[in-house]
Amino acid sequence: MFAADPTGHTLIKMTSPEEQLETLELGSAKIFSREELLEKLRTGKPLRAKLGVDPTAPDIHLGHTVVLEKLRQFQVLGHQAVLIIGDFTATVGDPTGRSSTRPPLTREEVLGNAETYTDQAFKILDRENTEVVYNGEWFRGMTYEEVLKLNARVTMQQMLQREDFRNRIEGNKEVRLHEIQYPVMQGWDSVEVRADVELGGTDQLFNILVGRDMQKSQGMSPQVAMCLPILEGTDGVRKMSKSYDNYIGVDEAPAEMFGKAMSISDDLMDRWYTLLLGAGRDMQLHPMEAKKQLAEKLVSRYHDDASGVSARADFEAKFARGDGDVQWPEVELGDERRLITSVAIAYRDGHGSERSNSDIRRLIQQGGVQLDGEKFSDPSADLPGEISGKLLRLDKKRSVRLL
RNA sequence: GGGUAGGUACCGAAGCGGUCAAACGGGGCAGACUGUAAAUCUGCUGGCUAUGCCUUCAGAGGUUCGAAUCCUCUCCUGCCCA
Repeated sequence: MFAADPTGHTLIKMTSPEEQLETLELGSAKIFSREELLEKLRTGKPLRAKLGVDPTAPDIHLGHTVVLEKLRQFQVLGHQAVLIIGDFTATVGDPTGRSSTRPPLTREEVLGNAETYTDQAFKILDRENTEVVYNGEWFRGMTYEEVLKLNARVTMQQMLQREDFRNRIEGNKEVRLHEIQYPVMQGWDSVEVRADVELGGTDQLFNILVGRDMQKSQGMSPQVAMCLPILEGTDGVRKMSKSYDNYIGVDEAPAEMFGKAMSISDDLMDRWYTLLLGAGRDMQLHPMEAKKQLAEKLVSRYHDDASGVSARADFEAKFARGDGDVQWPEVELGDERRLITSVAIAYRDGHGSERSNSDIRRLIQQGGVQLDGEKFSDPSADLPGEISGKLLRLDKKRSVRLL
């Protein structure tokens, strides 16, 4: 794809429109239209490249980075990145691809999310050269009359052409009126920020096209729609999303990030190589080695090179060699020796995970819990008196060093 | 507004007076196998001071020895009609 510019200041000098187009096209799934984009580039003026994000969840994950990296590319080429924080639209919820209505978010949640969101976005974007706007700025003060005017620009038929709504209607599921407002609002955002290009996933094509209509009706030159491929999540099937719990957040700890990346399937690995690294994988390498390299690169990108290297070393020590010289979290049990309670403490203090006793009981019965390699099977058992320094294995991926 | 079908665990969906913490499928978790991969196989999947107890089948009441199942009211949704 392209190298992230670590300093964030040395903007590359404007290259020719044709060269720029070539760079920008790389990795895009759909551009509507290429000719219009070239035309806009030829004006020589920096383009305003819009990306709207709804802070519905506090984390940016690798799926978002595909688009963010593209926006970054616009910056590198000297264009103006416009990041719209959908503080208002988030309270409505993008219905794209949804099979049910999104649960509403409160304004507080949205604003809280927005804060961590931008922080994470600037791991990729150049903060100095990004225009950040909140769409509540223009939506909050709108009158009903203005809203109606906007609505008059979109037809019911257009909405019904959307697969997600159609599916819901055919499946006798509800579609609420506020949901069909979403594309209208997103479209209006484009008018407000005078976007020349709007970026988004391929699933955003419809919403982006509404933006073109809105701009045309305001006498503006319509924005170019630039759609990027959707990244599949760790399950390899569904798109990466917080709600499917198949994501890797850019803010996640190196070890987590590395571990999650290692758990993906080989097929998915190819996809990630293409979409995240912008290059195919070396088929000469053993798949596992290729995956380790992918994981290491991702950690390096969102943390630093040293973290990438050590995440890999740590991973290899933990799982490949399986030996004891790994730095598992240390846990102090005090006088506690009851097995279930001890495991609960180990999960909580060592891995920040709350488990119910019933849950732990199951783990024990299924042989997940071991002390220095010895399995427990009786949940009512006790740990031996002397446990100091012993390794308590909780499940395949987690252990804890007892103090 | 009228008619009608519904609201069950993370999701989909059975159950229609006791044997229901609730079939089945998906998802998730664990175990085996591995490359902490995939695929496959096996088990688990409300909570607890645990051979029993507690809270759950939209909500509130009621009938009954006993209710997810019957009755009343309320809230919510689909479909048809207006």
